[in-house]
Amino acid sequence: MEDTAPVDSVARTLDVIGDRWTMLLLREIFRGVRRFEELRASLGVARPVLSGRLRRLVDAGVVERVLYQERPPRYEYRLTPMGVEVSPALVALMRWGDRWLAGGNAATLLVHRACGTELDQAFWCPTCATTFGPLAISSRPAT
Amino acid sequence: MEDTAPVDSVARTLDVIGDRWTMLLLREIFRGVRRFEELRASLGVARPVLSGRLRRLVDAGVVERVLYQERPPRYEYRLTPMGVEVSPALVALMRWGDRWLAGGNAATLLVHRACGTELDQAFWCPTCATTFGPLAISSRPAT
DNA sequence: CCGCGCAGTTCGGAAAATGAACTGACCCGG
DNA sequence: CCGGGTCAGTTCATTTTCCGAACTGCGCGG
Repeated sequence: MEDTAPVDSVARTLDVIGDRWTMLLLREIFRGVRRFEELRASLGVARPVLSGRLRRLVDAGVVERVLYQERPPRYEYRLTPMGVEVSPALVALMRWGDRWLAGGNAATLLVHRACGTELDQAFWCPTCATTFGPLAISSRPAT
Repeated sequence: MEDTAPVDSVARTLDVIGDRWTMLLLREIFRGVRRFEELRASLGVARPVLSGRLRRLVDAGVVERVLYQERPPRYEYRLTPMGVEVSPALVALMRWGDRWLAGGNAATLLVHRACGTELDQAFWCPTCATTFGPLAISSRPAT
């Protein structure tokens, strides 16, 4: 007993965040929508679905439920650091949709906060100090 | 009639590739598993599900169905360029799982083909010529 | 005290996933 | 030429899951 995972990381990830509503939900929280009723309205999702998805995300530690008002108790949902790091996946999905399903027309631009330039998402080789695309990837089982 | 998309790219993307089996299926094809029976066995998925997912991916243009043997006709499934470009999303999911669900233990390493170095996935600013993480992203509606 | 807003839960019907069995074309051994 | 095996699916019946409409609970404002 030691290292945690014989099983596959993609499958485990999908068990936590791998469904349509969960992904959209996370994207919405990224945008700053945090409250139950706002989330429901902006996604058009059924309440029980939203409720269930939020619970799972909270249990998994991806979002946290924060009291923003006592009496009556009202909660909002915020991304934990674990949640914030879902963004590369969300960005990848968005860019793929922009390129292949929207004919290259992005509805939302993502920019580097520091300078306002539109950002790129890429693979980066620390040795070569270059970026590269999917075709230059190779894989190898871990030791 | 003009630009294609009032709707959201993430949602459209999820309609095409946003479910568990579809994602796992694409990952498997990336690994080089291409035939129906191999895919079924390596994922443990029920035949009708596999059959349905493959059909949708073919219809969407993400994979293509290629005859690899006549008599009896036998087909295999290959990624189109559109399919190859799903990899950033898959990589993002895998890395997130490695980091947050497997305690940092990756089962598979992804490396830069040219030099064998383990790759990083990052956001890249063409102006600043630097890589950066999720916290340095900002968003803006397209013009 | 009546209506409203918010954050959910309960409940019945519709849609999906599942495993087992079947089809159909072909190859091979006896 | 007959039986068994492979591969790529389809059909079918059953269970599981998802979803939407309606309801609850709590406090506020008038």
